[in-house]
Amino acid sequence: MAGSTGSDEQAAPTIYDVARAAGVAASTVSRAFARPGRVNADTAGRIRRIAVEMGYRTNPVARALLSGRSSMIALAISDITNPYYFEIIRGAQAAAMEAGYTMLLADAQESDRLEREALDRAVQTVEGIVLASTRMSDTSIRMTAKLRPLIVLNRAVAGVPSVVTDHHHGIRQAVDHLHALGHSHITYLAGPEAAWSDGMRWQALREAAVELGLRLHRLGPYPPTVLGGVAAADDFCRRPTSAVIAYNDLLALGLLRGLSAVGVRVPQDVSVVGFDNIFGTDLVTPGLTTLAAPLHLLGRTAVQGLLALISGTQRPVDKPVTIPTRLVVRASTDQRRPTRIAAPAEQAELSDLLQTPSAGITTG
Amino acid sequence: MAGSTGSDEQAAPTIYDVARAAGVAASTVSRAFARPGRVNADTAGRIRRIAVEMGYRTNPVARALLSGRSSMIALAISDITNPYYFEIIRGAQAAAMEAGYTMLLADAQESDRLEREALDRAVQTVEGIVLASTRMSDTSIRMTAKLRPLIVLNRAVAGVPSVVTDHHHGIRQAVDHLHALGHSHITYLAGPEAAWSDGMRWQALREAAVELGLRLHRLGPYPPTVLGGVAAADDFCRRPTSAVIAYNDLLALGLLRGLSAVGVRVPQDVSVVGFDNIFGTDLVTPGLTTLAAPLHLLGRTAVQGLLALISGTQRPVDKPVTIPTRLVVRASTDQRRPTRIAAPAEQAELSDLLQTPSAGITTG
DNA sequence: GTGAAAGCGCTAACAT
DNA sequence: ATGTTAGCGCTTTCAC
Repeated sequence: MAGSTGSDEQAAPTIYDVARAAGVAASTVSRAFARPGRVNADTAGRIRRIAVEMGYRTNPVARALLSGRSSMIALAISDITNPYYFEIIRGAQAAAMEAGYTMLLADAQESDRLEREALDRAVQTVEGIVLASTRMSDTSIRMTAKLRPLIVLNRAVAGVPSVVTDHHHGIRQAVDHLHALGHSHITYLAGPEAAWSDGMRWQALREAAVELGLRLHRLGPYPPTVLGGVAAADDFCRRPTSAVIAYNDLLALGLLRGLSAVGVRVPQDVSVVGFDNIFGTDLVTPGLTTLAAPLHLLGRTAVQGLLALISGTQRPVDKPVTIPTRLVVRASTDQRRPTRIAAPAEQAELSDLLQTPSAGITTG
Repeated sequence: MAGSTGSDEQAAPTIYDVARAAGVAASTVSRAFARPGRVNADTAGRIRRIAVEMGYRTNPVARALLSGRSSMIALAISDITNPYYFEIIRGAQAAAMEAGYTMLLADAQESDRLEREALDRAVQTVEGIVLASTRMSDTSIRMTAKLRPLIVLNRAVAGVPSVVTDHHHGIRQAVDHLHALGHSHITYLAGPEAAWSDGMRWQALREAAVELGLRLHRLGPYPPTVLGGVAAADDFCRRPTSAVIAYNDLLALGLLRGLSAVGVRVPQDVSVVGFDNIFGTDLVTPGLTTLAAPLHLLGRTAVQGLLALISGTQRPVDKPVTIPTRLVVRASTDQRRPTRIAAPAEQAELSDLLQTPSAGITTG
């Protein structure tokens, strides 16, 4: 329809256009939107009506230049292809929208460099930042926190406000569950050493093991992916125990898959517990017993905290905000029975898996 | 360390600070970054060095105000909790970053209103928009396209450039596959009526059925979720066929689950084909046969097209760019055998599923 | 309660 | 090749 030359864009009306149409000064129009109380009610009404008629929208860029209020926050994520982030992103986005903020998403693709790069670019534009499972160093994080209000998710960094899940209590629930089922020897499949939560989980696990008199065994670290779990299955079969706790669900799902490939039955031969209750844990056979974190709440809490920081409502607090977890019991855990696991044979399986959609998915 | 009053932020150096330090005019500094060729090499080098020393970064907001170049694009998604978008987002983000662009993510949460709201807010800031599986009307889309360069994903809108997967060929592959396995009667589980791709798939299905002399049956529409698939299982059992093609993988996964709950075996009793090859389709038992779209490429193509539009390198083309699909054959499809499906009994199952992480996941 | 004017940091004209 | 000037659209003094 618009038979113009190239990229045909409509010139948006400015505040001056509205002011002229309403017969007032631009400053009055500005006030009518920002501080309606300080403008004559009639005038304000008229201005707003005219503004709507003209399709006027205040230019956020111009606003941001002077006031610094860009109404944008950034959410940086270590890897967007991890289902773990679904609800976190959504919770964050919901909280942001409710407050009239737009969310900028930076997927680090597991790369420290990309994460910094994306952040560098965004820092000056956004009013605040949420770092979810970041791979950056504590130092980098603190430096960024100096530039903008910042909240870290799933990690405690001294001097930077953070939101974390209650690893300690969560692990305890998982161990109690396995203990109650008669398991006395547990293997932990470790995640990336750089992951703060891996350290937390392992530590909590050791404490729980001591208290309950359980034997503990650690395998890994593995990449926190389905493929990592498949690899872990091999290792595990060489030193089997009756129960396994995996760093996260992706790893646990891979383990289930790897065990099934070599004929080890879950839960008859091994009980498996994961972390996070991500998409798919209820679809596989057997369903995965896992520690569910209220991910939506996690994202929401982080953003709300950030907005409070931005508005100055709240001063940065060093102590992490802790979100509780709950154990979701499914079919992958059961009573301990005499272990009978053969050595791995069909290694060929692995190469097949490389082509599948879940293989490359990773976690932070 | 910084014992200041409230939210302590460092004042970033401006272009004037750099200019003063370098003993040149601000415009020269600007040129040194934007058009190095038009500045004496020595001067440019000195300026850059000083800028780095001072930690100067050009303020993107100020730049955007004058030039309109915010270096940001928006990606609007109908529902971020759908694994379908994983790789799309990632491909899009990768393409954006390579070009020096930051990506703003708008999750519509299945809501037309939220989508428009988020877009309204972002339109003025971003240089262009990718609409993935949008729920907006053609009219809304065209209006937005008037404001900014825009590309639609998974939908053809007259007058707006788009990128779509080759439904026609894809469906044909799926039907050929089932046909070759001896299936002569296929049920299609329909997705949301608002979804453009649902219409496309159904149409392609009908054409293929006619050509191959197959009988076709349509059930639905269902919400394109795991839960929708569970519901579909009930309906399907009342009018069973030997093969099913679902609108998408989420629906197919739910179907597998629902069928398993009532004791219908896949693929012995029914063969099931999904769409998209999302995360998890290779983890369930049986693995889901599905039409894989190169999702990463889809996202990448859309953004690259958008950037070409923005830079003016390319004029908007009405004809959709088509991306090919390929059939991934897994265990959910097999030779046709005499159907023997009992009426549904255990309806109770459904309420259980409502609590699970995969239940609420939806698609666009 | 309203208007006038200055300026956020940058870049695009124009001038030299 | 570099400097000077003006102004993007808005908000925020400061007058009235």
